[in-house]
Amino acid sequence: MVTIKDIAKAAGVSYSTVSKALRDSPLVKPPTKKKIVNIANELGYQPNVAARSLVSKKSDTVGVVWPTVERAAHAALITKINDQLENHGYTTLLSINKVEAAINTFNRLQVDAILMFNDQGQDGPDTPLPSNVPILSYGIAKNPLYPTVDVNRRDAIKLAVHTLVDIGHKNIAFIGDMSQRDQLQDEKVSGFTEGMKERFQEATADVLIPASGLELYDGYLAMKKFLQAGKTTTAVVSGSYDLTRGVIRALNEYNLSIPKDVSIISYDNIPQTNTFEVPISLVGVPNDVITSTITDALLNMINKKQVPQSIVLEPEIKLNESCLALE
Amino acid sequence: MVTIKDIAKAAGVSYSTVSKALRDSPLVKPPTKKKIVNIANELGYQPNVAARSLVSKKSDTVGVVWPTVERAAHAALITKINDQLENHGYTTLLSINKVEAAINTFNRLQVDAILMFNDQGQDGPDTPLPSNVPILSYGIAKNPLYPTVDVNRRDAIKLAVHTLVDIGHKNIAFIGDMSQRDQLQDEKVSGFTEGMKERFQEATADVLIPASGLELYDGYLAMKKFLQAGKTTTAVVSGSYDLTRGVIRALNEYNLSIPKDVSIISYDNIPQTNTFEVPISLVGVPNDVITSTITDALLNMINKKQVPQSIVLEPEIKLNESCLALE
DNA sequence: TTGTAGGCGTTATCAG
DNA sequence: CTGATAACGCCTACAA
Repeated sequence: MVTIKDIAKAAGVSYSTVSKALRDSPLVKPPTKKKIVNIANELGYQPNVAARSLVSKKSDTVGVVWPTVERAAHAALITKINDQLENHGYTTLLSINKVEAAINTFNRLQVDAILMFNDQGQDGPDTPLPSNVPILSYGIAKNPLYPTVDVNRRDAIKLAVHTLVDIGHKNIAFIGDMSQRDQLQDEKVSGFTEGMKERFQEATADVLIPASGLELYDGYLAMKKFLQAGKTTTAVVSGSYDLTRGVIRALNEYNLSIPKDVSIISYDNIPQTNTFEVPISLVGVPNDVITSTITDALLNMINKKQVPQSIVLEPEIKLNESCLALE
Repeated sequence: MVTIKDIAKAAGVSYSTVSKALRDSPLVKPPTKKKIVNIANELGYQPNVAARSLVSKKSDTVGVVWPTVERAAHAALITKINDQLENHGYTTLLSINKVEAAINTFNRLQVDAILMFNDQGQDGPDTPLPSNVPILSYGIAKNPLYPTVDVNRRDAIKLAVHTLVDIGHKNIAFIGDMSQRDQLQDEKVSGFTEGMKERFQEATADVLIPASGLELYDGYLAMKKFLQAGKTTTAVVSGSYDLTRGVIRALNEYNLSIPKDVSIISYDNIPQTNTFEVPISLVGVPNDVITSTITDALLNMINKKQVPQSIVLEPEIKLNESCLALE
């Protein structure tokens, strides 16, 4: 391993000068600095994080607690957060251990902050885990122990409903996972029923299309079943990206056109690459908003600035030709 | 932050004694040891990795390079490897950065070994990245720069074909992703054609069912198209778990029973929880084999033992009632 | 502008 | 068995 001492020797200066030069301190004459940097590169110098963080008490690293790799749910988020933090000079490290173990690890590693992905719908730890490092949580836990960022799913669906009603739709269906296994999915359902109730005085029976999961095939199957039963609707609000893809397939099979026969709005954190075959209107908090909120919060925590105990992000709607106004 | 010095003060011993006690050294009298350990717990002592690895040159940590969180492909593997390493006292850290950056990070962090998930089918870096830390690669790259563990997909499919032929099947179909986007999928296809060729002297036209992806719906669609065209087969070899699920749905729709009408063998690293609706015969290298091979290799590298430059794992077949012998 | 010295928390090597 | 003491690689006053 090559150390600053090696560089110092090679450059014929003292190693503290090397240290300064490498940190780009103004206390070193440009030519000396340049020479040192060159030598460092030639030698393939890698600063030793251990040594550095021992003295400086920080590691320029943030740890991400991610107990469920299996569910690729947050993959897009974490990728982006990783990039953003990198732009600020921080390195992101993930742990797929249990929350307690992961937080423990990150504490020992002296990361500068911890981002905890709250296993959506599950409840987190109920006693505040001992941590010297500030922790931010994405996704609300039953009992919020840490500053938390979350998106408002209920309002998102509600927004979709209101939008459709306001352009003349009356017969609106919601397709989603209604197994009640997942609290977050339940919120979407109630967003729908509440949204309808708010617009229609008289009680209308809610048209719910229950899917047995969140996969493409689930959406396909549920929608097909709905159509097979001879039911109709002028507009569908869909609970997730993949379900929507399934819905589209089913509609295609029945030669129903979007939006002529049915309008459609899909819940999602608006994805960077819109891979829908046809453009689809989307509701939700855009990924950019989520990620930069999280990144900002993390940086603030690192710099010991105040961070709100709870940040709830409000949805936006991106309407396009997948919605037809009825007169 | 509480250090061994704090503990020393509280226990009325020197801090070097504390260090020994905490490392469970035999050089400390049991009662003293016990007392020290107790105090450490009370104070919530967390050893400082930075300090430790600074002197001991190791961090009891292995880094995993995982540039593509998006594709949850290896989620099951990594979870298991994480557990196994933990049992050996190692902590696993993931980086989702680009390979170069990730390796760099892990070097600075002084991890004890690096596991690189080779983004299947893509080619890795072509010049050996400078690393003081030993690197193990899972999945063969174009030009293998590091010791590599991989599974033999070609032989797996071949094994399935041979098995079916040997129990009397002649009309065997293969369903898989034939878009040729992914080298690994291509290997499966050639495993099929080669397997057939080896059993049937006279050239038989290969029955290939092309799916346009690897999702459940892709399998469903492809199989349905096949059946709709009036084609038949007595046995299907499927290229992946999800495709197989789709195939089953399609067969159900056509009231074809497994195995009475069609036998089926699915490629897969045998999953821990068999979530198939009906039991399905599987070929592939069991996950346990893969993960413990990797874990062993990593531990060997850490202990500076020799590790073969290339380990290719051979498939196994788990036959069950999804295959019917024809007479 | 550069060099010297002290210390960060731990481990390891000696003396006691 | 226990206690000093010297590293480990780096940073940061402070001195030259």
